[in-house]
Amino acid sequence: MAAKHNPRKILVTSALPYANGSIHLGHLVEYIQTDIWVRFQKMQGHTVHYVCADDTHGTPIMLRAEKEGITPEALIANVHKEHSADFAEFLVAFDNYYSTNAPENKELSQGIYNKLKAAGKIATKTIEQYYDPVKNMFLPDRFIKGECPKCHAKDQYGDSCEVCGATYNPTELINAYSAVSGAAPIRKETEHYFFKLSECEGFLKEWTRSEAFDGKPTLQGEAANKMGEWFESGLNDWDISRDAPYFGFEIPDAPGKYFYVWLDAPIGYMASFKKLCADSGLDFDEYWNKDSSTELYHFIGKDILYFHALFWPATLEFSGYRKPTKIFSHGFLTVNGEKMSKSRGTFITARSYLEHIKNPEYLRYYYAAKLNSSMEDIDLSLDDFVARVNSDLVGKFINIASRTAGFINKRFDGKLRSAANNKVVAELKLSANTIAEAYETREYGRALREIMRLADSANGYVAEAAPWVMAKQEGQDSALQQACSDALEMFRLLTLYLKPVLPKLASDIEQFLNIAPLSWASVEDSLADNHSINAYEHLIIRIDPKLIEALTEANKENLEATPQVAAPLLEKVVVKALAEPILTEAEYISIDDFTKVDLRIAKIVNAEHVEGAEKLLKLTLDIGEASTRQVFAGIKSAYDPATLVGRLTVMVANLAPRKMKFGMSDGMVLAASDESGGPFILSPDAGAQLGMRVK
RNA sequence: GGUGAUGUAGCUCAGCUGGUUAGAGCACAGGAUUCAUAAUCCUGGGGUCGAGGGUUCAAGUCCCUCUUUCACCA
Repeated sequence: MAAKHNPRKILVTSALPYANGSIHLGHLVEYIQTDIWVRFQKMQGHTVHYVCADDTHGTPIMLRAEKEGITPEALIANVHKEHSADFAEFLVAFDNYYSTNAPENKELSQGIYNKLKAAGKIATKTIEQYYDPVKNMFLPDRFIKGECPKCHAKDQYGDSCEVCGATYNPTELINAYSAVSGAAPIRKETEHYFFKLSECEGFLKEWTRSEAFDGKPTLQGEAANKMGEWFESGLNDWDISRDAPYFGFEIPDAPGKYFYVWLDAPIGYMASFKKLCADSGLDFDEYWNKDSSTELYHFIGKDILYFHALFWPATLEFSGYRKPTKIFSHGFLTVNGEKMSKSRGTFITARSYLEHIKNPEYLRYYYAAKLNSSMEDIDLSLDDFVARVNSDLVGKFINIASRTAGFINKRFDGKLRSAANNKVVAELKLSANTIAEAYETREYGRALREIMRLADSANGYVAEAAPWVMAKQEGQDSALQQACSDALEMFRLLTLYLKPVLPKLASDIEQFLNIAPLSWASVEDSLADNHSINAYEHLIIRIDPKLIEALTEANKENLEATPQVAAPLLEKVVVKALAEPILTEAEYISIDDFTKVDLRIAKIVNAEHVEGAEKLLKLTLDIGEASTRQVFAGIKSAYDPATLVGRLTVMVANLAPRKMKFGMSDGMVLAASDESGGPFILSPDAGAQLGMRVK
């Protein structure tokens, strides 16, 4: 591969995870893919820097912090700690994992803005936007809900309907309401700042079809096609400002205006690297100057191609920086062939995987076996995962050491003979370039297929040599020692090939083989005559399928804590109702009996755990009276208080107040339950206002 | 709705610019072996390559229509 430097100087990034949630198995596809590539390049002897950061700005972070009663800074600090731990345990080895809410990022973002402005690429325009009159803030589309204008599904977002798939403007929603306060939003004018993307079309058309220094396209073919589609519909200017209140960086010459999170997020790549430079003495400019001859690669998901292949290169171009060498986008993760789902227990967080399955390298191996250079989605088939890991890693790969090391240790005091003349060893070495090429081009599946083919050859060699036969024959000692040494040399080579994927296991094996850390150049080495290995101990254990069951079960329980999908629950209730007649005629009540019960729409303005109570949550409910009601509800088992705040439900308003151990309970919240699940609290349809009578 | 992808053995996937009887791993069946974490080796069964039409001497591979699943629509 023709590189401008030798060794090459490479800066690699993965997309910045949003600091609003936990890392899950879908995220990990990207970080594992990137980390394998980085480790491979480092093994090649290149100079590689891998940086990333939490993406910390925007309305959702601001609102979540508010809901949790902490500052956004405290929220993102907590999340940063959690994310860092998850990545470290999955052996994703960033050289720096930073935050977009950092001084370097503020400086770079404002600097880039100023340069874009000087280049005449910034414009202002007065636009009309939805505004929440209760909360006193402008509302992003995602925070406006209402009835779909096409299919009339309730509670749809402002940009598209999840039921019928229609897209529209928030203005078209029927009975729109703010997802923040529940109030009806009003239209309000505001001045916004725009990046004149429309003027960048010529540059972008050329760039998206350009080639990198190695003659390979900057974008994958599918990605370039996708760009073509966007060019056809024409590029609009990009709205890069948001009004206060907003958690982010203020625009230098525009008080009360903040950079839209997507402006400063990719700049976070630069900021993270800048911090790395300050800590390690690297030269930032060498990597980011307009004419830099270093390489810059962004690994991203296909969903954010738009930002990375249009906005980002244009931003860099017109603020005087270098552009990415290549952008590598990957597909999404499905589990068992379907979208990750909380109800099926396949929405699995990184933490939950670690708690149940423990070994992160199983997942790294499985993802690698599935990954290629395209944007296709990849499937985590849980049955296949167990079969593949157990068969490939334990049955084929580790088995080679497991079946031969015993002879070396017991019969030859751990001493080896040189494997220089073995034909299978030579065959293994011959594949080094093929495998390297596959890693380089992100065809990890191809690399692993080749490696497993070689592992099969190694096992075939052992079966043919039959050391256990020689062990029983007189005068076959040296042949026995030779055969086992040869097999262990094959094992060393396979370990080297697998090292980008399985760094921890490789390091354990290096210890067992008593050798220095393997690099790609170690292909040419071999275990020498009289080299001593250490005693063999099991290096990896098989995955017990029961662990997978426990994992999905555990993640199903999470669903009941935060119900999000109404349909299956509803179905359950209906089926139950039909199956079981509710009462006999003698037990009917009159309409008058019913109207005695004063049911009201209540807004949950606060929800919290009650110290010492196993089942109760303390709810503060607003039904439009002068003061709020305090109610204790036995729903702790199914709800996280944070997810309740802000939603509407139904309460019995005229139930006699009752003194409970933890205080007065002034009313009752309605919820459904039976032995199959629950409790599930009720929600009114959109449009219901707090205080309304239910009758 | 528009656009880009996608649909190959029971499962998970390879099949490059069209060219011999469509491949692998797992699973399954039979045999061998017992060094090894019920690991390994050999043999075998199993596919009208989403459907239909077309181009071609020749199509899983190119074109058209329909259809499945996924994503994006700033």
